[in-house]
Amino acid sequence: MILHIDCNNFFVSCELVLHPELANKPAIVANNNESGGGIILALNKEAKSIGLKRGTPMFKAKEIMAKYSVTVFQADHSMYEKFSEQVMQCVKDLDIVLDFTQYSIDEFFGSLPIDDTEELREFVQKIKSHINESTGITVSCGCAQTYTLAKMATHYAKKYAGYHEICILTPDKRERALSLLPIEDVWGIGRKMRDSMKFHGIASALDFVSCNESFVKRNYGATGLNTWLELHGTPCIKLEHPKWQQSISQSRTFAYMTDDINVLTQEISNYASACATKLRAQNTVCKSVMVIINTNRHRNDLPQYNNKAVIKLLNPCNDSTSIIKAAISALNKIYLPKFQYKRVGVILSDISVNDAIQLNIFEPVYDDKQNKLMQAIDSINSKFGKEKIHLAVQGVKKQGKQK
DNA sequence: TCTGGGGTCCTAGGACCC
DNA sequence: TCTGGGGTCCTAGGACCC
Repeated sequence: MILHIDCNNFFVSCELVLHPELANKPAIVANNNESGGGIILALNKEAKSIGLKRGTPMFKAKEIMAKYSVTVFQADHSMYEKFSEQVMQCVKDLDIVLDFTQYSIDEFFGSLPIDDTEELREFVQKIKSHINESTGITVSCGCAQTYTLAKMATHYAKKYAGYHEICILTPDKRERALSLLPIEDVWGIGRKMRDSMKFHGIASALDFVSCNESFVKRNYGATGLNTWLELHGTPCIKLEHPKWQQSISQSRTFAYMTDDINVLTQEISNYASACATKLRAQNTVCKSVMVIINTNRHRNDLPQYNNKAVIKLLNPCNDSTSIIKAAISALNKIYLPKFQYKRVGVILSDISVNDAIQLNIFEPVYDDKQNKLMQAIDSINSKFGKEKIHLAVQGVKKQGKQK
């Protein structure tokens, strides 16, 4: 059986492990974009019960948060990563789960070679308790024949208190479980497919499973067919991650708007530098550097402009200098002075492992000095904090508020 | 005051070749 | 320069995920 583990209200749970005195009081985690104008990323059940929802902009939630004295944490992703690693490790230490894999920061899959339902339940309970004792995090667990069905089981484990956060979905219960699940709650069915399915009269997961295979393939492609097969109990999703990330990006929505090319250049340089650091950390190089720029999409009264440009590097590389240079030149290709920009970003792609570089014979090989310099910078920054050393174009300090 | 950020995979269509 | 089919590769954008 496939086992799916989902950490409950993960970001908030991590915060509350560190602040036990706030347990049982409403708390949320919000992303921080300087202005305090972000959105709600995670909530505990007390915060949900007073009507707050994930994705709500902070300014819309202010009143209700003040009324109920909701604690607001600023998202600290590196701290959540550490909790995630702890969960991963403590399950591995138990040595019960096969192929235990991290799917996202708060979700894991594995398999348990156990057929007896009661025995299975005992093992899952043991894993769940062990995670809670080792990390302070509570999790919900689902077991079924495929990844998609296991996700569905976890959905029920969370939804119905009677399950006590563990749902073992045996084949004999599959049909009933499918019939009670709205199609949009199926893993792999997003907005677009949902709308198309509603149009075709498909309302539940069971309705979808009852469609014939060629209809599914024709209308919903390979992805839709995979989901259909998985819901039938036929495993076909693969989870293996590539050895390294295929794209690395950083982007920010500013608290302000700006048309100042110098500000944008500085921001872009910082993002490019951060991306290059990540690129080096996984011992890879990239060939494409893309820059995106956006105006404020919520301001219908202002002219809108969204664009992007890609610079192809002649030689794949990972040194900050070249990547920043490429990013700036991409920015200059698309920057138009008459717009107010709200968000910019850098995306590195065409990533490959560092020792398989195909050098362009017409370009001088970037020299070893550059490599050594980058290594020195990474090493100092990792010891003394991010961006203690940086290149001049990144600017001396973070851009403050602009009009 | 004013709505996030970081990923992966699939596919249609264009470029190019024979 | 046009005719034309078929194959492969590449890429941009769509859709989905947490």
